[in-house]
Amino acid sequence: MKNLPTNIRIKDIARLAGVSEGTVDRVLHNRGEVSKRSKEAVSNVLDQIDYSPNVVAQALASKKKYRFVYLIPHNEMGNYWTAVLKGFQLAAAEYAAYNVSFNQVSFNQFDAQSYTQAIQSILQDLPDAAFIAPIFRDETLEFTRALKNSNIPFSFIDSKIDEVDFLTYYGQNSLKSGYIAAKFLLSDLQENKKIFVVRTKRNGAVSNQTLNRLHGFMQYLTENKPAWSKNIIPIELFDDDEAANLQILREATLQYPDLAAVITFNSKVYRLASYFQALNIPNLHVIGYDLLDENVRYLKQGIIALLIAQQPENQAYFSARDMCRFLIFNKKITKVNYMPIDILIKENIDDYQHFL
Amino acid sequence: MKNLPTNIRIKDIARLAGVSEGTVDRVLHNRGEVSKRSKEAVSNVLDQIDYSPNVVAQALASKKKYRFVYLIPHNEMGNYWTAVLKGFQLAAAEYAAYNVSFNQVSFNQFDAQSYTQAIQSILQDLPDAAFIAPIFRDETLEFTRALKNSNIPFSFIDSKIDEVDFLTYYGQNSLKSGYIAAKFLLSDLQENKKIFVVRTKRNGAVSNQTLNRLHGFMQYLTENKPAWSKNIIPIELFDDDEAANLQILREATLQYPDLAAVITFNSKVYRLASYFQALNIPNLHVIGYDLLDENVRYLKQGIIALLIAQQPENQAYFSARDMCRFLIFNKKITKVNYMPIDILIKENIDDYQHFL
DNA sequence: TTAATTTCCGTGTACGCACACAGAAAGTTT
DNA sequence: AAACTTTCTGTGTGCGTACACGGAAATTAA
Repeated sequence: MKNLPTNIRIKDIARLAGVSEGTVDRVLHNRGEVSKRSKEAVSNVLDQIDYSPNVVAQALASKKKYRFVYLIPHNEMGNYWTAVLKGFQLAAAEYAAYNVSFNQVSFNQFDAQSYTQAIQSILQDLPDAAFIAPIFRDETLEFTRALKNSNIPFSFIDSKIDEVDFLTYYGQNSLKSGYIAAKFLLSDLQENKKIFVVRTKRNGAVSNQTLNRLHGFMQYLTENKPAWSKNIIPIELFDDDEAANLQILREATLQYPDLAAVITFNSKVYRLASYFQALNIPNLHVIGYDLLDENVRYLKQGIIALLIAQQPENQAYFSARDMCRFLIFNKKITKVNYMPIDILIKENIDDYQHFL
Repeated sequence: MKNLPTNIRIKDIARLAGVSEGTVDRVLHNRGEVSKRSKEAVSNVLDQIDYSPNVVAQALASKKKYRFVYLIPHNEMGNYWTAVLKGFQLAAAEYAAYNVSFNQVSFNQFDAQSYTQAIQSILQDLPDAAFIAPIFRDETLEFTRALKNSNIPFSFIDSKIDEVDFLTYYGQNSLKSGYIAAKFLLSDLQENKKIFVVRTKRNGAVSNQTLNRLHGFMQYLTENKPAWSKNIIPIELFDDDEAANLQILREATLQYPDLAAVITFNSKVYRLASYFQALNIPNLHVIGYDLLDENVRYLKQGIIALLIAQQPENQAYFSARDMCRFLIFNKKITKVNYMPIDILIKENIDDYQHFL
């Protein structure tokens, strides 16, 4: 592991190659106007030494401004996307010195048309890079095609579409996270106890993420505890009718007095928690996703037993950081990055931070 | 959230205050030779606008070289400290452009004298900052006193000593991590099954970290499952006698045929795993700490059931990063940073990375 | 009032790189 | 061989800050 001081400058290369700094610069940036003779002289030197430009000086000298845009669902106070937003803001602060500016464009995640509109506004004023939460598949395909045509790099966060050539993806392996949820849920449960699997529909749409988690959950079940399948009770709730939901659950708990656990595969477990707090069922394990403030509150109270987290701030931050490393610093980056599947319980929630 | 372009330069302040750039510079850096009149003029402008220096230009102009040194135990191939080392190396690459160079000083973690020696060598050639894994308490106290005298900031990693004024600490809450280990271990265990708690002594020394984890473990037990206490079987192994260890465990397993779980509180679970692989006990839960390659291998094989991790690379990296933010960028930083208590099982180990 | 100090302040240069521009060298046409 | 192109290359300037230096202004001494 060489710790070479990297104090080789363009000036040094010029001297070694017997040409001027300007010529070295032209060779380095491949912008022609160099005789074959000079080019070879410089190349030879470059082959022998290990030159890496001083990024600080580069940033200072370069007038190039980078405009990044991130396309995410509206971040209503405290929902999942608030965390994503925060990650981007942190990256913005970090890379402001490198002439990078960030712009948010958001949409209604339950309305494809608002997504299309958001895309249009981005295409109107082409940025230098884009970060996309590809909630709507077909629209995203079209969008990325347009970006491709304009040679604009883009990254996916949260979920991805494999068919297109994105720069990076940060997100969780949803199937596996459902699988793990099942493992933890079933590990300390007595057999023959009932499990509610709660789904909430809105505009008839269920997100891919949510669906995959459910599949992972069921996969664990069939692979490891096939006998338990009969104990899984699917429950459907409304997105916007608290009273009706409470009634549905009240009836269900009466029908299944041997209820031991409840799981939902989206981030709104706190609503379940509030229902069950009202219904007051002892020793009930409520499990869900993501560290919304409300969820964490119920976790600490012991009403939610376990949360699976995926570091949304870091997804956004790393995504932005990698784009900078790619565009500005010419570094190699990893394309697909699965976030750790973090298991949070009352006892380790306090130490959970994202350290940005 | 203002996204102001921060394009206010010293030159602008000078113009607004009706003085020269040099004067503004003198005021900003508080280095005197400025009349009261001028100083006030500049201060007034500074109060009204929101100036933050261009860190890139600062780094380029500043000839100040920062020499950082990190003091950690020898990183024998693949042990815990290899990961810490890696974190520092990544930080070194990241901050090389800011004239920061890193130097490693290491010692034998089972030999206090080697620690003292290492300290001496550091004090001989004072660095600009130090990172310390304070394995030996008294020696560390003396060391930090010397650093304090020379106005050299330092940070702790892995463990900390509260009495001294360190800059940051990154590490795990060991007590709590033992507590959580107990919770997971006992959740899916049948009552009346035996649990081996394995300790390994070396030179008669047991690390604080390890001890605290054990305490946390026992705390959970007495708080939540007091009846289980009688099932805890303490086992003592040798640090360097594989054959004897195997024999001890062979006898113990014969004596306790209803053995269900084994836990150790240091990172060398892989040795336990290999013993029990040899002894071939079905349905045994082996639990331990840290993601050494060997540990991960056994985890994937299903021989180790659960590992508790603490992101040592990130501890080192963040520690170094914070020092830079403090010394170079004048940013606010958080003093005590507990690392998340990561729960790793076969199913989520593949997605576990540190993203640096 | 002038000379000698001391205090104060503006200008200039450097950091390493990007990029413009003028002018040298080489090649082409008459 | 002169005039004209085209190709090539060195120098110079700017990015925003740090810091040195020389000299102006203010203060004190003569």
